[in-house]
Amino acid sequence: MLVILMNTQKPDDIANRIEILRDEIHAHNYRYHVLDAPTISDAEYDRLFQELKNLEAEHPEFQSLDSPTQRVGAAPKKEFPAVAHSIPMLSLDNAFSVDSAKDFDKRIRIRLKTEAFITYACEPKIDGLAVSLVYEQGRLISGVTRGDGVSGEQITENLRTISTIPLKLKPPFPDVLEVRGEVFMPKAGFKALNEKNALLGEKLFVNPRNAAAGSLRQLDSSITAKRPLSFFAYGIARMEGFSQRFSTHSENMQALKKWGFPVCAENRVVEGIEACLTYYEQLQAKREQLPFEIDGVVYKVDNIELQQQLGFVSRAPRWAIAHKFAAEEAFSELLGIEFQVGRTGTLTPVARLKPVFVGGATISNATLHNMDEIQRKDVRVGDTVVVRRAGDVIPEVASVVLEKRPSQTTHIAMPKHCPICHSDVIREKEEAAYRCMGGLFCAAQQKEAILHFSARRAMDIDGLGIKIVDQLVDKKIIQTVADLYTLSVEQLAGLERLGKKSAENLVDALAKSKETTFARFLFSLGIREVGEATAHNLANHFSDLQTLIKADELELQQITDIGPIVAAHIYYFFRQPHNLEVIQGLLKAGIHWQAPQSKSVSNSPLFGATFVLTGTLNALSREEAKEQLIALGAKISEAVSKKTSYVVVGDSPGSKLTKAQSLGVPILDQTQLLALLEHAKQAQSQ
DNA sequence: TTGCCTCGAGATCA
DNA sequence: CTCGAGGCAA
Repeated sequence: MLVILMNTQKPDDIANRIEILRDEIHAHNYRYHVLDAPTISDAEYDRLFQELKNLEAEHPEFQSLDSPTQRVGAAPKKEFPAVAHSIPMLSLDNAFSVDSAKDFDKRIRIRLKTEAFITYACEPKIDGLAVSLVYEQGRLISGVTRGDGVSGEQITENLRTISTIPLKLKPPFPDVLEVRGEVFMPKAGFKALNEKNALLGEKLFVNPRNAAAGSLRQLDSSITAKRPLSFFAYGIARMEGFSQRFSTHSENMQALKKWGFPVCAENRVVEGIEACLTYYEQLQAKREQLPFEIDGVVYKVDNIELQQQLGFVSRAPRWAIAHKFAAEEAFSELLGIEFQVGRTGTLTPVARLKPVFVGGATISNATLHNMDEIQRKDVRVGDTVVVRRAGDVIPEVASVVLEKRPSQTTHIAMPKHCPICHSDVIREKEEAAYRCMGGLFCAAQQKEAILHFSARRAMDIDGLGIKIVDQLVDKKIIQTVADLYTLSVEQLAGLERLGKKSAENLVDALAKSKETTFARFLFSLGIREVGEATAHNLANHFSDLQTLIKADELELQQITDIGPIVAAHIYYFFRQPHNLEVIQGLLKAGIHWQAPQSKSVSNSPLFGATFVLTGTLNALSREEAKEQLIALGAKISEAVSKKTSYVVVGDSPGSKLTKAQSLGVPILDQTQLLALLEHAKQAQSQ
């Protein structure tokens, strides 16, 4: 009946009906998923949903991305594009004890010069994945993972399928809103999912967090749609075009609620750190009963003006801290100790444990760091030990259960000779570390050096993993990184799990790697204390390799961030005949790089970057901005495209801003531009 | 450090 | 079907 009626309707009426249905379904979704208080039966809901689906199918011209029907997932993607966050996603400082939580409060009061109680917003720290959601004109247009904090992966399609994430905001809303929050899988959903998977004979997820992470990484969002994911908003990163301003974090959260976001019901606002600690106790007591997993609580200074006064320390705000619950612990047995030989020959003791499930993962290895650590804890092979996941992830042997010590235990001693190459093991004075003196004659060091050389950030040789390197070195086919370039398809194809095709790919990858940069090459050599940053500094300072090789320690120390120790390492490296031989071999194999062009410009971090300016600039004139950018090697372009590196936004920006946001191009305000210019000039002058 | 996903390719069996 | 590599998150 309904359908027949509709077919006779005019397009305007259909569009209206679709709009009404969408709004109604959005509202029911919100009441059901966020408020947990549905006002219609499931059957009625299904009927509305079906009607909308039918209408959309009959009239594809009215299809829209923010329709609730889109939650079922879109077509599989090839990959997730990388997108820069317009505001970095910072991490939180951790407090692992009541004392360090109190220190946090003390620091704040000293900085703010106040004796008064600080008002804190307290929230559970949900164990999930942080994401950033961008809304324009009230519509969800982008959702991005945290990534390294500066840029993450765009997973908008997957996030759309999460029923508690609003696709449309409830008015009145700001023109632009960027919301930060946590995606997680509720305990009940996790259990149900695993029960279903068990029945189907599919793989089980080990914990809710990993299940959530895995679900978001699906290229096919229709799979994500079937996973019981949920979301809590915990902050506003950006808000533009809104009449109201909020002065506290808790008001922000109220506003988020009004716009339709789920906000955790356990959030509280309290006075003073003691009240925070009480909140912590209370939450810990009901941790088991909570429908989702948490690993601590977060305290945030509620007043936004105070937050701004406090500012940031490197990658974390000074005004917030995560107070973690004590790490879960479990008993295990120390089966043995293995000494791992690193790239520089350092011997690290690693505990082999009877596998034990703790903190959401099965632990069978744990580093013991060094011999001092072993002695302090008096760990012996055969002991029963307490194992936990310290900090966030790294497993550690917390202590020994002396009462359970068997009569037969083996003391742990640093071997006198390298377990791999049998060279002498020597402790350098003033150092905790013991080193194998075998240098590059030690197979372990050879392997590590080769793996480092071929790593992505180094020479980027695809397809050369640990298993292949193991075979190549063990069979004495290669010893040094230079030997890599002598490998032939025939030699490689005989190896385990490496057929003709893989061998060809690897030889291709090797050939491709010959074209590189000076900085990459220097980093690849694996000189002690020379990481990516130092390699760049060296490459910028020295015009060619020969000059660097000849440089003495004093000259090396002239370079930024290179002191006497690093200078000595570099100097020593280039005095080893063996190292020079390897370098000769590499150059002979055809490794080459472009000599830096005009030095001052190519030094600039902005070299080759493309900028687009929009809106009125008042920090400096548009001409000045252009001039400075060009002087730093950047290009200015008029139109925003995928190739644009940054869009600089002044007052009352035009459509370029919207374009930039839809393409995920990083956006700078004037302050950020000034900071970037400053930074670039400094880097250039080095 | 572990767990997860994806891809390409090798191994295995029909 | 299984494995290795590579990327990502906490």
